[in-house]
Amino acid sequence: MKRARTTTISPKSPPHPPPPPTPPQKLHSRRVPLQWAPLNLPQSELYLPLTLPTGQTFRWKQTGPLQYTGAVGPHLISLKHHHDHDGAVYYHIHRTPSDESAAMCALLDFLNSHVSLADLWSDFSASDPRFAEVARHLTGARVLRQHPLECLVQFLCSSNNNIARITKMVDHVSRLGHPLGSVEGFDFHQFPSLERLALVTEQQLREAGFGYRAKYITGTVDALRAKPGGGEEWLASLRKLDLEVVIDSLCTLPGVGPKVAACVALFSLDQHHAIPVDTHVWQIATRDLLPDLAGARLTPKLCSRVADAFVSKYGQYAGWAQTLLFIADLPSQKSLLPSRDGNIKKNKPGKKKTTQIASW
DNA sequence: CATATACCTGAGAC
DNA sequence: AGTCTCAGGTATA
Repeated sequence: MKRARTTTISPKSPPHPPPPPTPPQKLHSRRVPLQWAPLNLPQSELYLPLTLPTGQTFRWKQTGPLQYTGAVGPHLISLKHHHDHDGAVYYHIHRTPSDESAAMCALLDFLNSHVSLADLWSDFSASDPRFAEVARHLTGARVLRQHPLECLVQFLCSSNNNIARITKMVDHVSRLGHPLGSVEGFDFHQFPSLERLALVTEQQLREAGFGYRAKYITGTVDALRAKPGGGEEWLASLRKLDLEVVIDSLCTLPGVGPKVAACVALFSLDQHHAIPVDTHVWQIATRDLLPDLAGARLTPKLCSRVADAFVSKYGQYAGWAQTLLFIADLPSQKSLLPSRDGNIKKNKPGKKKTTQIASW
């Protein structure tokens, strides 16, 4: 039978607790089917499995079929596709300190909802047949607009690391923030402020398994706190600056190199033409964009050449194009796509991915 | 500038 | 079981 899913707000409530005489949280009643409201975004403009679990954020959890839950600032929100209505996106606000419309507003901002994916992809497809082919199979992959500090810390954790451990580390840091409740067994927290982050020591992070990234986090937190006016404001101020300045500024922080800087710029600082060039994108680029460089090693200089090539080809929103091409190259997606030579993709024995990046 | 190497950890592949 | 390699990099020499 199909039942609407239920949620509990208090952390760690036993399976069937007798209802307390006076519930601590009266915001939501317990064990009531969630109320879902339409988000006014068709599946073609937002397809959750291609947007939330594909490496932009590690803080959203799958809490049901085509359903994901995460924090947007202080708001705890679930999103899901409706089986009917062409798979349109619906939302449920589990908890918000203000009101529904404020949460909704924050959510639309988080989703960059003012950007029309249809327009973008039509442009990309016009300038690149391969993009057109890929896009036909993978519609609705958006670039998010995350909170800068939250985005930065997540990608500090990502260096030379795998998805499973990154997620674990991000979960650990997140627990420093204000708890927002639990959904389907996952505990959610507001991302900790700079002040909260400053309470944890490098040694504590190392003991928690962060390895050498422990000092990246404490070092960056310290550097941000030293900024006049506060680090969060400093980060936010980067949104109005040019990409080169943004990248250079971010790279002054310990643990932030070109790749992490580009991720933060693209996924949180409105730098829609930032191109995070990692080993993966390097493969894509030398295959499709700069075949001459195939076989070369990725140096900082070549890194910016790749970025330039993407921008030349796709323009002001090149980062959005790059994001889709990146997703298309994920092992979890390749099986859904026709391969270049037209054959059905079978896993190559040579290079195995041990980490499943996303599965659905 | 380009190249090489260390850096933490833990999950797979031999 | 004990190695080895690799994972969406960065900081140094």
